[in-house]
Order: sequence, then structure tokens, then C-alpha cells
Amino acid sequence: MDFTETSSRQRRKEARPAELAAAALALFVERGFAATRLDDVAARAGVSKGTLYLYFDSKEALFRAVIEESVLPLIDECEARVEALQDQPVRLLRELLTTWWVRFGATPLGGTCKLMVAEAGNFPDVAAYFNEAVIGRWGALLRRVIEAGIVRGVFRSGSPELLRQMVFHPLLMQSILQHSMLAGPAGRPLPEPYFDTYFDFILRGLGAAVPDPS
Amino acid sequence: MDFTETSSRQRRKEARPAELAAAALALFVERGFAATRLDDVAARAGVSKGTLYLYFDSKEALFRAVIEESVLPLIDECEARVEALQDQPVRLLRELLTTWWVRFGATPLGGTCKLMVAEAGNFPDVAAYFNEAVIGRWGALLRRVIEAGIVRGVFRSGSPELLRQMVFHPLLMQSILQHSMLAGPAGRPLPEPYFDTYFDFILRGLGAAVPDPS
Amino acid sequence: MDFTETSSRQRRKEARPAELAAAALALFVERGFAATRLDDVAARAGVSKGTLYLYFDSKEALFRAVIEESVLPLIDECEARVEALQDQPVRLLRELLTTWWVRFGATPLGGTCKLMVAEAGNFPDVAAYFNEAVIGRWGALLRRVIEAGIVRGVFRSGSPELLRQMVFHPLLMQSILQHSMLAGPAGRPLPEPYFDTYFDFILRGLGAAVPDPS
Amino acid sequence: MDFTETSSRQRRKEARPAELAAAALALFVERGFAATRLDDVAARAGVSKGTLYLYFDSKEALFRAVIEESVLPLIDECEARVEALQDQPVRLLRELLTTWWVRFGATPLGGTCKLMVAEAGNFPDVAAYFNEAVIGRWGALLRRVIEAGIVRGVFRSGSPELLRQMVFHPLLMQSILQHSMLAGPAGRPLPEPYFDTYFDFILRGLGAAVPDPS
DNA sequence: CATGAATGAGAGTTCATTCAT
DNA sequence: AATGAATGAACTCTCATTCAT
Repeated sequence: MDFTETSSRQRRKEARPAELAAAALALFVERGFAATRLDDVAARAGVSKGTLYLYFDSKEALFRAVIEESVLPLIDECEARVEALQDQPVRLLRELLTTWWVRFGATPLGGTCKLMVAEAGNFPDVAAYFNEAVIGRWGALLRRVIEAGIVRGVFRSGSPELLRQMVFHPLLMQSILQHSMLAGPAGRPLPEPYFDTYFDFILRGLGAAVPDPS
Repeated sequence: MDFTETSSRQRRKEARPAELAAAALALFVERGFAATRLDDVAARAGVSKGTLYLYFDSKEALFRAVIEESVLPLIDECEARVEALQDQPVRLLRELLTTWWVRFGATPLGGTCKLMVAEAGNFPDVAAYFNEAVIGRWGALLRRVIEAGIVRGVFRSGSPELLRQMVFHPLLMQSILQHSMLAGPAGRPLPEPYFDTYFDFILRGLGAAVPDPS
Repeated sequence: MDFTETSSRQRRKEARPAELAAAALALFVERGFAATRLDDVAARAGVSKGTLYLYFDSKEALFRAVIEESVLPLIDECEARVEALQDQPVRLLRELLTTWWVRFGATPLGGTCKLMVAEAGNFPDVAAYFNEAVIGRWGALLRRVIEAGIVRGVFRSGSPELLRQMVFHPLLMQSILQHSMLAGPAGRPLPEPYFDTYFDFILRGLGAAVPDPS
Repeated sequence: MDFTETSSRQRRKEARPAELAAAALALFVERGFAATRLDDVAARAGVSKGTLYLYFDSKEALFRAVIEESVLPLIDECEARVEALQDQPVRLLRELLTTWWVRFGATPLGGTCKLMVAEAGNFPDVAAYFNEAVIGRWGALLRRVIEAGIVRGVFRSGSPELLRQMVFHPLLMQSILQHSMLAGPAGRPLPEPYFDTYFDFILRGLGAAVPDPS
């Protein structure tokens, strides 16, 4: 008998917290923390309300878990790419921003940004954590790329932090809007030429030579 | 005898709705709709809870009033400026965006943007109204300026709607952040050179000739 | 100058309590004591809410006044008739019951019966008063008539109190129903032959010789 | 193993709605709908306030349930008796009215009549339902008996509907009074010879030959 | 582990009552 | 005398949390 095998029940059991957190994320993003009922979270996850308390001590703990789970996955990978491509800032920037959008901003996980914006006032410590772990590391990454570009003379000079905001905030705003005002049943897709215009705009804004689109 | 005289009580009564809405706005922005207790709104406005119901039918009506009151003030004025300065797109753009920030984005009223982003899911009809009355008119204004710039050859060509987002979203994101994660007791001020960098960035992004800062 | 003349204002002032009580009666009967708002009473009487408190100390005082005012008017008159017609029990009974219906049971004042039935549990002392002053005196009157009839051999013998109930309760029930389930906008009128059937029934019930209707 | 066994919890759960409705009925009858607090209903039923909402959506729903539950039990049985005894109208009438009193009018359930009289103005649709389901069917039953008696020549001729009122209203009025003005801690019992006098009275009123009580 | 009936503190709302005008 | 804006206690209803099963 192989004791490393996991029964379907066990697999289920291990996956539970993530399933519950996913259900909670969707509802927290849609309605906000206070307006989300644990009944609905449980229903969406297909369990009873009491089950939630087997995995999370309280509604607030569930909220923290939702935020924390959204944090890790992407950044290590991106940091590796930055190491590898440090001499091609334009390419690197495109790649990072595209990756962020495709793998985070446009996914349910991207909803955490809207959620944290909305709940920062009620959970200052969670917001601080989010700021550090997500915004901070990710922002540092972008700043490094921009700095590298400046050093290499590819981008114009300027405050890397401010330039980072100019570069990133249109995309972040877009993600937030897609999870609030523009939220459709299936998540409205971005208009086709969005990324063309976006990269063209920020590269111009950074003073980079813009490749002729022809 | 002066028949226009108003008793202090009357003066108070006329000012009440605005006072209440201001108190509500502050708390809605800080905590969100559901997490704000009417007790606290009343306390902040210095009245009893029952008084709220003399002026607003329900918590939801108060929310609507808060949003609706934030809508009007600025736009007519801005539209007039657009008429007057149509031949100077760069100056017009700087003026509009500066005005928006100083008179709206950086004020408590600017909190409505964060608030609507957070509550759009719970109040789709209010969000639709806000979209039309605020985002829509203001967005149309910016688009017109950008189009005028393109027509005049001052700005590069492109989708006016997408360019409007590129231009406006950094500032909007900044306003939202100042009302959430960056909210300090007195509203953290923007770092000094923010606007220099911002205008430089977006004008480059629009392909405008950027005046040498030296 | 004639100091006995009363200004229209004064006349109004003296009539006020009765006007207010009439408005209150109508609403108390329609909705019950607890479900009637003083706002509505005031509105129906055409005065402001505060004015009510110039004439009545509290909602409960208003309720008591409403009941008390309905008590007096009729009974003295009826008692006089009983004295005068003591030797004609059948005629007297018809007259009393008809008078009660026309001057009380079918009028707004008759609503007090329904009202007291509904509120007896909440105002035991008022109910006791009503019982004594209205039901009691009126009941005694009817009992005397019935007793007189028995003594004269016109009615069969039996408990005068129980016979009084048999005689009076169909009419009382009718009045109560007209002020509740059967209450129409204009007060549904009794079906035409009601009184024919009614008197025929109770006189038979009392063992009186019923005149041939032909 | 007996799969039909029910845990004590389950048994409780199934009985709950009826327990709650019984508690509510008692208080509604005693105080009226508006003056009854759900706290008190819950306390009387030995549960917490929130529990009420597990079984009834609102106070109004509880009211409706109370009325609806009082409707069914008796009438089917009575209808069967009417079929069986159609040729003995006098005996049938006595039986029906006695049954109504013993099994309904004198029990807590009989309080619904007083309750509906009191609340008809506030719940016209419930009143309409009550009228149809209770008053209507029961009234039709009595009318049929009276008609049968008239056809057989046992009762004098006349409008069955009006005669039904004459016959039934003294008893109904008695029930209502026992649940309001005459309500004692244990429900005052009727005076001993009430039913003798009552049947004697209505049978005479109907023109039936009254058996010599001697 | 999982359930869901039960809880009770807390929020929105109403309305009798007060009092400055 | 009359008003009606303001109050705050009390009510209905909600929902995070608990715990017997």
C-alpha cells in the first residue's frame, strides 16, 4: 500500500481553504467586505456556513487569507526575468506589464487591488501588508527596470518612482475598473488596440524611441 | 422690515442636507457604504440619528444624494474653458487636469470616485448615473481637447478614447489612492514635482513637443 | 359691544378638541391604536403635530378622550323614552334598537365598539370604564325593557341579562363588522330587509306575538 | 436500524413553526398586531428573537401564518356532519353551533376572529382570505342547514343569509368578547344556562317548535 | 469532518414627545 | 396659540458566530 497516495477526500480537504478563499474573493470584490455574507460565500463554495469556521477563525481572517493568497505567485518569476533581461529595458517593460495584466490584472486575483482600495480604511494593517508585499515588491521591480533604462540612456531621466506611477497606473486603473464599473457577467474584454496605444504612450512618455508601427 | 431675513433655525434647516451629505461622504469614503453606521454619520454632523430621516428617506437615499451632489459643480465651468481655448490644446489640457485635481480630485468630493469604484457592484444604477453624469461628461471634454490637438497636429493621431484614458487615469488613480491607501489624517500632499513629471509624461505620450525644462 | 359674541377664532378654538378627537376616532377605528400615527391624526384634522399636545397630554390621553366623548350623548335621551313608554315593551324595544343603530351603531361613533374590543387588552381601565359607562348603562336599559316585557307577559320568562345579549348582540356584531371587515369607502349600507328580519327574529326569540307582516 | 427515528432536535424543528404561531396568536389576540413585540413572541415560545426569522420572513408573514393555521381544522368535519344529518335541521344546528363553540370559539384559536376584526383595516387581503376561507365556508354551512329547515317547514321562511347572521352573531360576539373585554386569566367560562337560553332563543327566532323545557 | 439550527448584539428605521421660534 | 425641526427610545430585521448533532 502506498501511503503517499491521497484519497479524493484528502485532496478535497487540502484544497478546501483555497476553494473557500476563491469564493470569498469573488464576493468580496463584487460587494465589498461588509456587504458580503458568509452564507453566500459558503453557498458559492458549496459548503455549509459552519464549515467556513473549520478553516478560518473569523470573517476578518478570511479576508486576510484572501489577500495573502493573491500575493505570492507572480513576483518571483518576474524578478527572475528582470535579472535575465536587464539590458533590454523596453522589451522587459513590455513583458512585465503584459505578464501582470494577463496573469493577474485581468484575472479574478486582480480584483484584490480594487478590494484593497475599497477596504484600506477598514483594514489598515492588511493594507500596509498589501502595500509592502504586492505594491512594494512589484513597484520596486518596475522602478529597477526604469532606472536601468535611464542609466542606459534609453529612457529620459526623471524620478523613477514617479515615472513608475505614470507607467503603471493606467493599467492598474484599467484593472480596477474592470472589477467594478466595467464588470460584466463575463468580464468585458479590453478593446483590441489597447495595448498598442498603451505601450506606445508610455514609451513616448518615457522618452524612448518608439518603433515605427509600420 | 426686511422680509428676506431668515431665522437662525431656518438657515440651519436649509444648510442641513448639505451638512449631512458632507458628513456621510467622509465616512462612506473612509469605510464604504455598508460599514458606515448612520449613528456615526449623525454624530459627525452633530445631530441625532432620527434627524437624518427628516432629510433622507433611507441610507441608500443618502448615498445617492452624496453621489449626486458631487456631480455638478465643476463641469459647466470647464466646458466654458474648452470653448474659449480650443486653439491651445496643450494649455487647455494642463488647465483642465490641474483644475480637476485642485478643485475635485484632491478634495473630499474626489472621494466619490473611490467610493463609486468600491460600491459599483452594489448600486449598479447609481454607478451608471455616475458614469454618465461625471465620467461621461468629463471624459467627453477631455476627448474633445485631445481630438482638437490631433486635428491641429499638436498631438499624434490615435483613438481619442484610449488616449484620454492614458492621460487621465494616472491622475484618477492618484486621487483614488489618496482617498484609500494613502489617506492620512490630513490627506498626504502630492510629492512636489508630481505635476511636472505628470505633464511631461503625458505630453510626450501624446507626441507633443515638450518644452525644454531648462 | 357684546362680550358674549365669540370670534371665529374662538369658536374654532373651542371646537378644536372635538375636531381632533373626531380625526383620531376615525383613524383609531380604521387602524387600531398602535398603528395610528399622530402625524396622520394631525394631518386629518388639518393641524400640525405639535398642536395635538396643546389639547391632549399624550397619545393615550387622546385615546381616552375619544372613548369618553362617544359615551354620553345618547343614553340620557333613551332613558327618558324608557320612562315614557314602559308599558309598551315591544314598541320600546324597536325604538331603542333603531335609535341605537341610526344614531350610534351606524355612525363613526359606533366605531368605538370595535375599537374597544380591539384595544381592551392594552387599556383595561379604559375598557372597564367603557364597560360601565356605555355597555353597562345601555345594557341596563335594555334589561329593564325586557324585564318589563316579561313582567307584563309580553315576553317569555328567562334571564334578562342573557336575553339582552341575544337581542342586542346581532346588532352590535353588525356594527362592528361594518367598521372592520365590511368597511367600505362610504360604509356599506345594510341590506334593505335587515331590520324586518332582525325584529321579527328577536321578537320571536323573546316569545312575543309577531304581527303578521301582511 | 430504524430510519424513521427522528432526533430530538429534528422533532423540535418540525414543531417549531406551530409553537411560534401559537405564541404569536396569543399575543396578537391580547394586544393586537402592532402592539405585539417580536421579542415577546420569542420569549413566550422560549426561543431567541432571531429564531423567529428562521421560520417566518417577517412579522407580517407570521401574522398571516397565524391566521391561516386557524382556518382549516374544523370545517371538513362539520361539512361531513351536515351531509349526514340533513334531515334533522334542529339537531344539526345545535350540534354545529356547539361544536364551533367548544372546538373553536372558546379556544385560543377563536381569538383569530377578534384579531381579524381588529386588523382588517391594516391587512385587507388577509381579511379577504379569512372572510372567504373561514367566514365564507362556515357561513355557507349554516345557510345550508337553515335552508334545509325552511324547505322542510321546520323553520319559518326568510333570507337564509340574514337568518344565518341572526343565529350565529350572538355566539360570535360572545367569542369575541371573551377574547377582549371579558378575557380573564383563564378565560371566563360562560354562565351556566347560556346555551339553553341561546338555543331556545334562536329556535324561537327561526319559528321552530321549541320543546317544552319541563 | 461537516452541518445548520440557534443565538444575540447591532444596525436601519419609526414615531411619540419636546421646545425654540 | 401654533408650528415643525429635532430627539432618542424602541422596534424590526440581519448576520457573524457557536455548538449539539
